[in-house]
Amino acid sequence: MKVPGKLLPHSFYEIRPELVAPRLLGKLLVHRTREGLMAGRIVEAEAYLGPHSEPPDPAAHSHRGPTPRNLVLFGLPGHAYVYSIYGKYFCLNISCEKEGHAGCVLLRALEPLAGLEQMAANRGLADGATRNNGFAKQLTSGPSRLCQALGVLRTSHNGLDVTRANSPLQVREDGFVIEEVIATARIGINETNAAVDWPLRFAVPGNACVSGRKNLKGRRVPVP
DNA sequence: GTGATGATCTTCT
DNA sequence: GAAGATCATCACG
Repeated sequence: MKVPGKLLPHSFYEIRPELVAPRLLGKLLVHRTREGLMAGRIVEAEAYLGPHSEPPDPAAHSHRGPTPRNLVLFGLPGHAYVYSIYGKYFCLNISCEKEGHAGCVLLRALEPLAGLEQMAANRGLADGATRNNGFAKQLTSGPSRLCQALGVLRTSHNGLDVTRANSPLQVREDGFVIEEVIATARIGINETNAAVDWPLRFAVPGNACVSGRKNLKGRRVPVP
């Protein structure tokens, strides 16, 4: 299958993550594998600010400075940061800002567009017979769900440059335009964390594949 | 449909 | 040794 759209350049990621996250909505996440091409439109993302930001973001992995795990975040923008969580899952981030400034964007949900069969197989979901309206949402509505669906692993994908033409993991744009997004507090941030209320989670209004059970209680804002 | 709980392991202190 | 940017499952209304 032909790879849709065109690559986003490095400069797209070279700015503050709270600007990159809403602008990533509507873009395509593409994974080319031996089994075929899988792609989805990004419908939900969260910004995590680097330790240099003012005020710093205590919820960010990079908050306490570089470690072996988060080293990718301190490198060049536009690189995948994949980490494992709760023993059994992975989350996918894209590094932002210039080298040394460790901001990033967590991809939280996709609307699946291509390779749905492979995604269902990767997620261990039954195919065909049990398929219904909620099928797409089951595939990729959640940060670890989308990693599982696309087959994104820390060992093979951490540190990949998503702006390179020869990278198996890419972010592309196909002309789809989003004018307004919903901004809410991030998910899973502890109450003892000073950043608990910061509106750094962004989602496409009304999209069925956005994660979470509750309605989005957030402000509708234009894409910056 | 909503809320609570357990599974499970990597990373850093 | 403790915590964690999660998910699936179960009980309840």
